[in-house]
Amino acid sequence: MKRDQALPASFYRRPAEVVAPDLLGRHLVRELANDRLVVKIVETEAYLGSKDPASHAWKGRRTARNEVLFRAGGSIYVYFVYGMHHCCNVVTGNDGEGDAVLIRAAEPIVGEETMRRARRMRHPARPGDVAGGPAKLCQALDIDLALNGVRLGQGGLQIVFGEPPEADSIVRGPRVGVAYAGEAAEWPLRFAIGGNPHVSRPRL
DNA sequence: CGGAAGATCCACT
DNA sequence: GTGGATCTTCCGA
Repeated sequence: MKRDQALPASFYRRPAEVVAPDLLGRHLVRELANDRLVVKIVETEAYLGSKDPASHAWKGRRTARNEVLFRAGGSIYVYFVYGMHHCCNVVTGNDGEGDAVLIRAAEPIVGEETMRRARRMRHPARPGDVAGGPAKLCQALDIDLALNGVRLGQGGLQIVFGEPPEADSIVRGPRVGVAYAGEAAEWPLRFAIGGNPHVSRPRL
């Protein structure tokens, strides 16, 4: 079925603000040793590379941590924050630009039991407790720094066609947690599927 | 070489 | 609604 076909490399070679809404509804497939997990992406944020004060690629500054960001689209950029959490991005655009899309939230489709176990929760109080946040998603899907720099389709991570939503059901607003970025904090680069209960807070 | 801050989450009030 | 956990990364001195 088309919905299980990998997105082509050309999909990622576009600006982050174009790829971010287009990733909504896509299925993220995680192959583990003993499990195959599938989630539907319901929330993303675009980071506009060297011209974005909120991006790790701001001013084109390269460090050991963000090197992967400057590749051409199609790689995974994972980083570690707050001493205990990971966040997962898809690198987009062309070589040297630094564009990326942060995967903020997803809805479990296959393997929710395994995800709950990875999250150490028996009964999620609410749907979004499983993968409804960037760090929750990484914990649920066992994504950590070992996947940094891996290309989609390798390392047990792939994104397939999935079930993209109607354009008019997509909502957008300011990004989360980037108050330090001045005017850029208000750029409406956060995208979500309107009304989906797995979208993180604050609700759009 | 030190210190400050971070694309977060959870428990508690 | 607030604060604590916990540690890597980066920049300035």
